[in-house]
Amino acid sequence: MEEIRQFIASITPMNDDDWQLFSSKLEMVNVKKKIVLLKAGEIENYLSFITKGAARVHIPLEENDVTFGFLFENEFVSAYDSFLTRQPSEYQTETITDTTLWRISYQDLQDVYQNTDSGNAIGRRMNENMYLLKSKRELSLLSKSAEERYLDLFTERPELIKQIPLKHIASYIGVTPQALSRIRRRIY
Amino acid sequence: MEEIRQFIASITPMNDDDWQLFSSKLEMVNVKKKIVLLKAGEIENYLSFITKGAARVHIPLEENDVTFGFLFENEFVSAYDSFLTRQPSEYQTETITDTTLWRISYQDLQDVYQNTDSGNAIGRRMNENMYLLKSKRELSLLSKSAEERYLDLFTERPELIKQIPLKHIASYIGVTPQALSRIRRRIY
DNA sequence: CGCCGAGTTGAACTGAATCAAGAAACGTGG
DNA sequence: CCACGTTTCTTGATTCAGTTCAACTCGGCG
Repeated sequence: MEEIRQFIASITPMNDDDWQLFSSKLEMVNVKKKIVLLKAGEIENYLSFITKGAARVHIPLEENDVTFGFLFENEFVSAYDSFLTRQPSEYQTETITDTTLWRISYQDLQDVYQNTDSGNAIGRRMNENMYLLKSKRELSLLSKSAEERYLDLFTERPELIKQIPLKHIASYIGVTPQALSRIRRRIY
Repeated sequence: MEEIRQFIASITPMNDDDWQLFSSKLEMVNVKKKIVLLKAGEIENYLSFITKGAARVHIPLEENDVTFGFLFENEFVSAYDSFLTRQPSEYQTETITDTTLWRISYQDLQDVYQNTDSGNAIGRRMNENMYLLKSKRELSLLSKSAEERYLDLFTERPELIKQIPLKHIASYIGVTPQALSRIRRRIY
């Protein structure tokens, strides 16, 4: 749980009382690898902080699903659109490896927002960061080639390339596994 | 200025004192059409609410620039990445038509966040909405064709198709003007 | 051991980019 | 208000990146 406090402190200070309330709402969950956390079509009820392991957010399709993100230690995993809008999620979330999560429910988070001074400040900062991530992704999708996106991923997250099946990386970059296989060959 | 209060009230209530502080920071600006509000490479210092007119956010390039969004009345225009990070903006913002803006500076907004109860709550909600918009765009870019994106735009914003040059729409959809011209011909 | 999912490779096809040229619309100054 | 020049849009021909379909290899694990 200390990781979470650290993470929050790195965004904005939170006083002890507020931390008390917030942390009382957190629930620890251990999940095996390749387990679906949220099925597409359901409403996301949790925002989960990963303290160990890794997860993936995607839209499952018969052939070649579409991957929206990989999440690792000290990051949040959630079908956050659905969490915010309370509408059925287009996305599915699942673990990649055995994973430990600390999660808070939608209602509990609303309570924290309403009853703490720092909650909204942290929430605002966190949402700003979420925005920045998506914004960067938009830029990448609109103005870079698949090959450039692969190389970017390679430099930003070298560990990811090794741990995660090529087909998932391909679907994150926005191409088929075959195309990524060829891009790879071209590069080396 | 009443539009802005309405807009904020539609997100989350703001008490009179907080509104007093916030509105005292707002500055009205009238700008002619096709005027650059923020040049790419500069640091964005304003978050601007449009009460009349329209604007565009893009990356200017020799041939075919890349468009990230069109903003109309009751929406905010800003190179928001740069505004948040205080780093030089990759994006440029400019008016499309004669436009009236109410803007707040970065420092003034931080003051509002620090000195009001409702500021962070509204900021959080606004940033959630910003996130949702970008998230929707990511989904569209990854899982739809250029033609589908054009048709989506057509149903969501019929007025836009008429008012805005095809080449800007093309660069928003992520294709060249030639390609969009052909998509159009195919459809009708 | 056998099977199955993951990755690779090939061949044919497709949507969009690029290069190029001409037509239409637009706005600005005389 | 017209004439000119510039931008915007269209159309054609060629090229290219990536898709699709298909076959084959490899490695793990049940």
